[in-house]
Amino acid sequence: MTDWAALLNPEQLEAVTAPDGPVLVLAAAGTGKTRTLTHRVAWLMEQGVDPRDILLLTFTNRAAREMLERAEALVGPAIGTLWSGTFHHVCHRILRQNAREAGRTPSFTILDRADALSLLNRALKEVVADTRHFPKKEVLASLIGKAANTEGNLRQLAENIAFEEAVDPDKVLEVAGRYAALKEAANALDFDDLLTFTLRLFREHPETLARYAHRFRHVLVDEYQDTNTIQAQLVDALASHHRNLMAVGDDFQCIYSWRGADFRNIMGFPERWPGCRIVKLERNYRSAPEILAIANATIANNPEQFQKTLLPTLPPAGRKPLVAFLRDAAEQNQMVIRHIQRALQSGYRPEDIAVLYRAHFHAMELELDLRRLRVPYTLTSGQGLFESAHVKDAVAFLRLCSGLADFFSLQRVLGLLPGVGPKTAERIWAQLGGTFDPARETDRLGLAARIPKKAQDDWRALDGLLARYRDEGLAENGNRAVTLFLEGWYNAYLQRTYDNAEDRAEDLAALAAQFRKGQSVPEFLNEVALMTNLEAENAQALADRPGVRLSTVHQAKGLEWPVVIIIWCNEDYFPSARAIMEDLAGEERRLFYVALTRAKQDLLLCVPASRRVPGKEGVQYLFPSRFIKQIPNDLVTKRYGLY
DNA sequence: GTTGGGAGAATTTTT
DNA sequence: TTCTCCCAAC
Repeated sequence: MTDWAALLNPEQLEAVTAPDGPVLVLAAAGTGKTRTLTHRVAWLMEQGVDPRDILLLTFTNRAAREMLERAEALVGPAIGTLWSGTFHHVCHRILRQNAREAGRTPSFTILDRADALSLLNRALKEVVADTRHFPKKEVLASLIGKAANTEGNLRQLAENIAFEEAVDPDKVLEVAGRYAALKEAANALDFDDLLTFTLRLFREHPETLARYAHRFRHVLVDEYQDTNTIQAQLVDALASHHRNLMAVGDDFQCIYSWRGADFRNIMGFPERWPGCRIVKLERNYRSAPEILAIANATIANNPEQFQKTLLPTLPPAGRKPLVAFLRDAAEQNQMVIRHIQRALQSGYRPEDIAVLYRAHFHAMELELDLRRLRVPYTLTSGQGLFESAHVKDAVAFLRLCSGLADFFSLQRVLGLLPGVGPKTAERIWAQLGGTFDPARETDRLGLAARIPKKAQDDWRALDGLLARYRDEGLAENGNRAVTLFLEGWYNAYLQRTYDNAEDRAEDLAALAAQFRKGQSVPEFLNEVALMTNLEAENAQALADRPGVRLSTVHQAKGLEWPVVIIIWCNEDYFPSARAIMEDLAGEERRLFYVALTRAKQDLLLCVPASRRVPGKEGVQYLFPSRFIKQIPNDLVTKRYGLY
């Protein structure tokens, strides 16, 4: 028997060993949230619960993986049979098992953001004659997505938005309807559909829901504050039979409301689950008291939150967080670099240091200077590996190879050929009868016969690769399949098309490395749309890439560093201009709070006074962020100019 | 129908 | 600065 009391503090212990029934764990930043969840899994297993009957839901791929790794360290390989993953992953899995009831065939495709946008654009052009006087596809997408994620009324949302020109809400509805029809015709689902279709499946087929609800004796949810209406209902449904639900979250850290997340879900939990046990984790094991003090002061300005206070457990660091007022971006960069160098001199490693910012492009200037001065750094860019054109090309080709071709992948591959564009691809797909499987000789001959003359040579090469894929059994060797595509044809295409062909070829090598041991190509293809750039950085790769970490605050959630530097603490930057316009300062403050609480010992906040606007004359003058001004004077050290 | 050039816009956060 | 859209020439 494990001595749980020796491993955990009293509140953690209470949560971990809670008896059956609903439990809400309010876990402030750095209070051992992940530790509590993973120990809960281990404790349940020690009580004799089969891991196959446990469902563990997270929001990001990284959190899912970390959770699994840490639980495995506790209980060993038996953990492999636990159901765990992001909401999207788990819904995806359920939908594959019940595709027909949900209104698709089992081989349905998941549209990533770009595919979804282009399909929506098509719907838009079909419905609206003059698209110049109509919201653009991105705006429509966010409108439709918001309606889906909040179960909101699209018509009302469209009416409420103050467009410069009058927009007919009926037209918006019509576009949305057309978009849904196109997805159905293509046997495809977008990200939001994964959630909404699963919920609808549960509602329309109670017997299907019952199968899962009976199976999952325990449901555990991480980051509950970030659930949207749909996700909260999915959780409620899945836990409805055994009523063993543990939701862990921190309303202070709800930073995804643009995706429909509503921290009121966590506030409403006790009403939806009457008699639930509530455990508060407030003892912080991460940050020095000086850092917790400004975090507490910052969040106190959000009146609508559950007030709770981070209690320090670490000894004082001996210095307050530093706020540096700088002249401009150049001086800010100098400050950052000097601070990094000082930290390195006092014994920190580059990996102990992170620079955080609100939006990816805020890091551009700093990146140049770091490179120039040869300070090692790693940056997770906004453009994900799986969103880049060349990686999508390779993935599309793998779809053709493995008989999982859909319209999108065929169009993508054919579009690479000279003289073939969207229309030709569409025509060929129709002539093939909306299916293509290279295992059937007739399909391959039929496709080859329809390729225009100009593209025949290229197609012969690709067709040869299709044959080799089959003959060499590459369905079980995705790594080799990608390499073959690159070397057999695509590299030549890259070189005649792009000036950065080498970089792109390297990305394909990275793609090839993504195949896990024993993972077949079809398995990989099923989930590839749900992978993100962070997925590309598995824990090992991250540890192997040393250097100062540059990251957005969103991507830094759940992580920690001894030294944290936050740049561009200015109005219109942090909080962002858009958030101010849309009156989302509360959310931005929570985001700022997340940024502050990443720091363990040393925190630097940079406030430049101006910025050169790229491409324009002169400078833009900046005001210090309201979040800086609201910090009580005695909690920070202020400095004007460089060290 | 495709492709390339050129002008123009824009640039949050994630599954 | 990089992507995106639009238009005109093959």
